[in-house]
Amino acid sequence: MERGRGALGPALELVHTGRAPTRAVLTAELGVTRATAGAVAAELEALGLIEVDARPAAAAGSQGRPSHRLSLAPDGPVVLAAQIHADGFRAALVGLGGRMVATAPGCMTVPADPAHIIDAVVEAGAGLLRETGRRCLGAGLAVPSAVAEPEGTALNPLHLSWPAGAPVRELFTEALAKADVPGPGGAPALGVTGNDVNLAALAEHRHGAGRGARHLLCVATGHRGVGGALVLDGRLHSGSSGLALEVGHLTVNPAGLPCHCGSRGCLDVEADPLAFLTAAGRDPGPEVSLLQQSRDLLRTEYADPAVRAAAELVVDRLGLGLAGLVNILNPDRIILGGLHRELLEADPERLRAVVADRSLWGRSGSVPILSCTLDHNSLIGAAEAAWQPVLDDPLAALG
Amino acid sequence: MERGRGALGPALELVHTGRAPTRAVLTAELGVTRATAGAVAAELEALGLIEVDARPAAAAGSQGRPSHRLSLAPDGPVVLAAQIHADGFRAALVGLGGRMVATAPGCMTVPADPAHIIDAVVEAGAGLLRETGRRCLGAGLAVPSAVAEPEGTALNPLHLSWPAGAPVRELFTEALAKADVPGPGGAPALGVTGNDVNLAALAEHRHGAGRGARHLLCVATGHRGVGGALVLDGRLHSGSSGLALEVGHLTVNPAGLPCHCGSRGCLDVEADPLAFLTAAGRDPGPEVSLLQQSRDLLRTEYADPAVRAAAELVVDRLGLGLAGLVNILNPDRIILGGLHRELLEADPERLRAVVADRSLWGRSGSVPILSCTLDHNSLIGAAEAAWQPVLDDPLAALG
DNA sequence: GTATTTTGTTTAGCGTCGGCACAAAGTCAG
DNA sequence: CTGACTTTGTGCCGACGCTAAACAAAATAC
Repeated sequence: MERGRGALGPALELVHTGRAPTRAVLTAELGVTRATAGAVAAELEALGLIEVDARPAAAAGSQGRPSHRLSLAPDGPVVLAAQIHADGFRAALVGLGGRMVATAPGCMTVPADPAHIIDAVVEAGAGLLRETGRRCLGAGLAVPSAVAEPEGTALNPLHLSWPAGAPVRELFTEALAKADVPGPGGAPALGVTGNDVNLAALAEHRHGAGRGARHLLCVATGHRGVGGALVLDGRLHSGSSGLALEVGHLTVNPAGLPCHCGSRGCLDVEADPLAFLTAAGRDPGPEVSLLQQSRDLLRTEYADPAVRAAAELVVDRLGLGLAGLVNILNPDRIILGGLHRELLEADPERLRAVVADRSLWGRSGSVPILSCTLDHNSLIGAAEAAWQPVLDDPLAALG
Repeated sequence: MERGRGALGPALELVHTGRAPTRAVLTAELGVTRATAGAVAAELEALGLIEVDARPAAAAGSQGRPSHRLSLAPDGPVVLAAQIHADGFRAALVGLGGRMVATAPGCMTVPADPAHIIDAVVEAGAGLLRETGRRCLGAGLAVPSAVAEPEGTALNPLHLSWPAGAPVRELFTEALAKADVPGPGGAPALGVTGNDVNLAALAEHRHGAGRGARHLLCVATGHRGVGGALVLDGRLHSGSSGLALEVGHLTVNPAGLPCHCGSRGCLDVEADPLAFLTAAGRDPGPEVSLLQQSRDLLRTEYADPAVRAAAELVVDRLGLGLAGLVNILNPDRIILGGLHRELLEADPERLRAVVADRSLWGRSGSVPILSCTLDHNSLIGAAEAAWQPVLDDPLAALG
């Protein structure tokens, strides 16, 4: 009866990622007729997900009737996004298009017991839902640890002092049920849970520096160790059990520091904030986060030869690791986050030269290396993961 | 009018890979009704691709009406498969299901000029087509070099003494046109060309030891250097420009031999046949291939402590490389070919122990490591790549 | 003001698939 | 051997989701 049901999900994803600003573009991107695209847009509007603005959009120079503008409904449904990191947690409501609708002030409690902290972050998010009265369609959580699939357990929550193997997805889902947070179809939310760098990569791919990339590699370091993520054709690649892109144990300095993995000179211990501070001869203090200390040092004392030499050392190590990943994954774009982003911006040419020099064929060495561009990309990524069921089947999710 | 057009390709792939022995299984695998599955099977039979045998198939113990058997048509169309390696070339006709229908005797001419050798192998295949009178639907070529996409040039045909960057796909397509080899739809064949290890992985995934794996990693060494390949959800992952899984320059021995890439102790120079022969104190002779010499040594003199020690050394290096790949790719199965297969079979436990020890989480370390099981897997893989258009859209390809 | 271009909408029609009823072919129980 | 049961194959109908085509609308070009 109704037209345009099969294309509903793809159409929403196009508007969601900003690739379908008008009905005309939507028609072309979906590869359907104008009639179908019109019906799809009408259906999405009826569902309260998008808005159609009949006012023309300053058609610059183009002939013909101007196309109507498609935009995401500003008062549409949201998902609950949560992030736990070394220094605390943060909760937010995120709409389609990666728009942060409401944020709870980042809490700086040190996360001791997983159940306790997850309850707290969900309660903060549920409070935002009550305050704003927005409809909620799901919930996502980012944690600084590999998350095993399909169990949803945190395997190495190193800087959270959590037990290895903590059942984070289960705890998250239970907390959501306790706080009455609804998910797709009005049923209790499922509690999508993932590694923070993985989710950040997803967010950057959809709304940030990774837009349009086919094979996107992200590498970042925040506190201790180095994280990686890969987005292939728009889908996160997390391996057969969620453990892909654990890039921290690539050898980047054969004569380097011993690593707990049994080898020496792993990326984890050669290219994280602690490695940088140590190389610069600074004693890391306990007050501020290692990332913040490294960032301050890099920004304020880059003129100091010792600091500059330390930065170049870490850049060289990182470049070796990236080159190894390029040889294995052959991405068409690389995005760096955390300290790696700062190092890239301090001396972009050096990093690019090392990667190009050590990648096998000049061409794959010339892969663009960019800084991440989204604020709170792990949080937005958690929201993206929570949105996925809606993007896959809007009708079922809105039931 | 006709039912079951959308499912035609998936259905053919199921029969092709042996996952749909009967109409009943086909119905379940496709997730359609019996009526649709029946129409699909009838259509594929009318196209001459499969056969439906109404005779029951010894229904062991099961109740109800026995299902009709589905099988691939023995006299159906074929594709031309070609392989070029260090010692010569080989051509064959391959039907659906990876069945070798006809083979030209492997020619042992040393491949000097790419155009010349590609013309010769295509001519050998065209001869088989003339002899057998079979209908041809495409052609595939496997070469021992990375093949850049989308150009189709051989970037490192190291042991062929070809110029780097030889336009192999173009040469192959031209040779096919010269020999009047038809492709999908009767038009001149397109000349699908790929790296031999990549194509071998594809073949093993569909018809060999990789059947049923979601994320399949293949590693092999034949002559010099080490090749890798990854099959993700049934599709070859060759990266954004065909250069993925160039695994030869993973560092596996920090104090090892210098490598032309500028580093030391790369997998390429630490775990190939030459490395093994050298470690065993043997002087590689020029008569037989390095792989053959290694294989003979391993099989006949494994009792010799020096040989055994050399094997263990190479196994340890290989294990380190595999562990690194496991940490990055998190495959659910690994298949080894060439000398690596021999080493695995000589001492399966040692390799598995090294990989498990150096993989991050015990669980991903327990990934099964198997030998490849197909003869001529690169050749079959070239055929698989050539079959792909037919599997994607049988109607268009047979048009 | 008229022609042209491009977009949105309406209507008719058609292809593909699910649902259902029925027939066919085997097993199982007596 | 017979009848009940189970499972598979097929024909018919209708619904769903799309294309095609004609028409209407809104801008630019001349």
